Amino acid sequence: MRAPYDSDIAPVAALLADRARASMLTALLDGRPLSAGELARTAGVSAATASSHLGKLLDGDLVTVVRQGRHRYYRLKGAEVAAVIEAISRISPDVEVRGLRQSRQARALQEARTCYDHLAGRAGAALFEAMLSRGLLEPIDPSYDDPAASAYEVTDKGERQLGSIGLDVAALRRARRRFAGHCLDWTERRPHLNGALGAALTARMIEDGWFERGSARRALLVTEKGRGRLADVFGCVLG
Amino acid sequence: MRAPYDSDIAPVAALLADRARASMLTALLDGRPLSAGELARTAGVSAATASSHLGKLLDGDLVTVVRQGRHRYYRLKGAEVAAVIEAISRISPDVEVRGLRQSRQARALQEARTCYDHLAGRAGAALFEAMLSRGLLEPIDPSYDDPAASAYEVTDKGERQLGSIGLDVAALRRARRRFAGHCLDWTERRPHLNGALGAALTARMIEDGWFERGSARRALLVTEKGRGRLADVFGCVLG
DNA sequence: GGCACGCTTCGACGGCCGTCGAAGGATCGA
DNA sequence: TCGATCCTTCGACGGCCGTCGAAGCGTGCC
Repeated sequence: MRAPYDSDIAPVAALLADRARASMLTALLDGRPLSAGELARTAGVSAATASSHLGKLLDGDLVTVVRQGRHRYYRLKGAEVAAVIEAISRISPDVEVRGLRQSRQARALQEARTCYDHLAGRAGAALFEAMLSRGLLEPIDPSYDDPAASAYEVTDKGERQLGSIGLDVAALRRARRRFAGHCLDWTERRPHLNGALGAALTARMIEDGWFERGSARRALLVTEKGRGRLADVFGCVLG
Repeated sequence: MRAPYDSDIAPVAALLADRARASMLTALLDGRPLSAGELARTAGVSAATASSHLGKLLDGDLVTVVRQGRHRYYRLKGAEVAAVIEAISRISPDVEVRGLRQSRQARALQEARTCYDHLAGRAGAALFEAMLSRGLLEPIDPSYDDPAASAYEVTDKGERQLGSIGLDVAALRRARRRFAGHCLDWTERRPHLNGALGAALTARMIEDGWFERGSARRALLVTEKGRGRLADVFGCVLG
């Protein structure tokens, strides 16, 4: 019994039929947005080629894009797209068992990672929430519609607290870069701290041994010291 | 969270990325096997092109093939293949509403149709079963593994019964063609009568107005008369 | 303003693949 | 044995598409 109408599946299938595009889509499977450059590296092609591919995926409504500064972050368009990729994977030969290394890396990335130059992942979101609820940080314009417009201010209490770990907030205010805003963290669907403040705080924490750089590109690992200090200084408890 | 291993989905997707192959696979979605020629017509390509496509689908393990006489019947390899096609359909634009005409035809084909030159479909399977259970037909070699080797004999009772509707069974025995065997009917997953006997019986029933040829290629429609005669002569009741 | 960086557009190259007619093989019926 | 039917193989043609370097554009940082 055939359905009363058929779909033209060939054009969509053609988008999946290229190795480079297939790698990109597979990399996006977990829902985390990736920049065009990261996708190019994942697929092993030049930026020009990747751009062409991403344009086609956009036209085909398989991905969406969000501009954030100089970057463009791509995501799968929806669960139905992911379902297609998984269905095809089921009847495709496995290419290589990469062992536990990658899956452990993936889990680490969820826990903590850098987003451009500041802390993201579960730890980033938790720290941001803690700073707000402790009154170290105050929203000026917590616009969720346009994260680029968001703005925050450090309270007096916050300035003292941040000073205690070696951060010169006053100097950061004088920086040309936006002082403090938020990014939406797509894994967590929660915002994390951004801007000059976010970058400086992250750099300070790494410098001071709260986090260590992992083997994966953007991975960070919370140390025992970091876990304690985050709780003490910010009232931030990680799962 | 990414799976510990990935699949190479591009080659499979490439098989779906051609319009002709996509039509063929969609036509096979309901599980009914179709011959290479039927698939060529469905896709609107030449026999040569269709053969090339079917070879690729075979290599890619998306379909299986069964030889039956001069025909080669293709089927989807499994439910997982069907799942892929349906998943892609869900994110592909609908192409055209073909109205009720085609779906009514599909239903008619399920009810009764010709298989090469003899009766198939639900009616064919029902008739075959009735002839066996009434003792008009006797299995000599009811081999299900190899339908081509199957063989049946008409009993004395059967010969009288068939004679009563104008069939000369003795003459059919002298024909060079195989006397009686069975085909597996893929829609019904039940066998139906084959060979010289099957063809002659079918021709006689059409000639006598038990069935009428439908608009679709191989469709047959049971008439009221046919319904009554099938019950009277063979004890065969159609749903 | 100047530089660095990320991304896109352009143009050109190369290769893969869908298409068909003609010919060949297999099967069946007369 | 012969012709008809179904299907495959072969060879040739044509077009589409992935690829990259170079150049252009926008953004952010100093």
